[in-house]
Amino acid sequence: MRISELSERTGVPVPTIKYYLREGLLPEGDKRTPRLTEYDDRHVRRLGLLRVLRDVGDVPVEGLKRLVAAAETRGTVHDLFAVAADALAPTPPAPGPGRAETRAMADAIIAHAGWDRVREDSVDRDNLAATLEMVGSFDTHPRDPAEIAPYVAMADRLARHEIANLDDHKDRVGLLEEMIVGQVVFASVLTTLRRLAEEHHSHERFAEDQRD
Amino acid sequence: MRISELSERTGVPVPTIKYYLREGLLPEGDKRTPRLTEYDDRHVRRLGLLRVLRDVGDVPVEGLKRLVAAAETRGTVHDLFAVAADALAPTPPAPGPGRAETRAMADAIIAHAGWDRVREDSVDRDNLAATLEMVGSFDTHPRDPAEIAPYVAMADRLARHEIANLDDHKDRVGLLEEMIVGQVVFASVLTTLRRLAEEHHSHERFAEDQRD
DNA sequence: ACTCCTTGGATAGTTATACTGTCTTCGACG
DNA sequence: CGTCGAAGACAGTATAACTATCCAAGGAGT
Repeated sequence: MRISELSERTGVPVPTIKYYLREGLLPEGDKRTPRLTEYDDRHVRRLGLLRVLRDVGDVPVEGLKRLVAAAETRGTVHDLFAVAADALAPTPPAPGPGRAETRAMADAIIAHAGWDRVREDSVDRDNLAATLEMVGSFDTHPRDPAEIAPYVAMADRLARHEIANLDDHKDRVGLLEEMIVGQVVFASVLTTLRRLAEEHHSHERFAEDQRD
Repeated sequence: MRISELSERTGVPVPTIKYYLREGLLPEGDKRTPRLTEYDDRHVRRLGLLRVLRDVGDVPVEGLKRLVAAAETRGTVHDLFAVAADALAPTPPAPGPGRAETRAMADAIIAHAGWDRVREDSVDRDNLAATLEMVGSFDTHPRDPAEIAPYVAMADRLARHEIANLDDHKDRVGLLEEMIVGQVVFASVLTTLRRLAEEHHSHERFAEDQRD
């Protein structure tokens, strides 16, 4: 199919497709002649994936590039997932004062959760530390590990559930896609559900509460 | 204190403070004379709150404005929380074809969860529908309610936990702040923890898996 | 009283991200 | 055999969130 058909089938404008091609997010089509390139279902699929990640997951184009590069990772599927996790994680902000402590706290949280398969140099160790650091400077929440425990437990269940539910018939890139889409989509869904649940549950405690 | 001191104490540059003042995110200081305005701890605190929401929660300035407006809501604390939830929620994207169905599905999910205190016109009903719609167009995930059930359960626990943990000694705005910071910070923490947990748990299943 | 510094206030400029539009050439298809 | 659309290069736009400049004037230190 030509680029215009690819555009119609995916709803992505032609200029945007060209942009993604330039950025290397979309593989080149089959160049039959210098003036005619043939795109196929893999392009339709990839474009769909890119749009879900951008629209639902707010993954920046930079992150998509990292993800595309990560898909090339050799080794086990576990290795692949680890590299993809780093690609999907935001780049940690520069450390401020107190990062050493929060990094230690982050490591402690991970160790306490029993997540001993997490690489020492996982980007998310720093991301966790950075969040703790930023929140720490805002007095209200002293953030001790105990307060975070329920979230660790949730994350653990979530991850187990998602890993267990992956379709075993797929190839490595298929698994990667399913993992990524699940992570990104359900993050969004969970955030929304949580706000909804909070609205509901606040009724119990605060429906009559008129305090100043 | 003067604006320069406010800046030093919070780490927020003076021009940014001016910007927030213009946008109405920060209340005006006490204007002693036309050339001297006095800021106090409330400003320090508010600025800290704004920075946490922006840096950790990626809340857009537009959302911060809605939140500031929401804080004026009269009525019960429950009403206040509901309005704030809408302020914090992203504005739902324009409905595409199929939105009617996904909206019905969203309503069904909420009803099935037993969240009968959620307003009919909560913005998040549409957000949930919009997400389902976008994902629906990406073939892989047919998204039936059963698949979402675990997430509903998680959201429910999370919300109960957070509502229950709010400090009862605070005034309405204090409660609101605690709720918002908790929501935003723990959303970020949970996302990071989930990626970490997934890296750990993928080991069990995929450490040996070399598939193509 | 005299500088010199800083503030408040207005307005304009900057950076980053993610597209979107225009232009040109030229081959493909009817 | 003429015109329509594709490819490719490159420039332009939109938005968000700041950031910088300018100016007049009040205040602080001497």
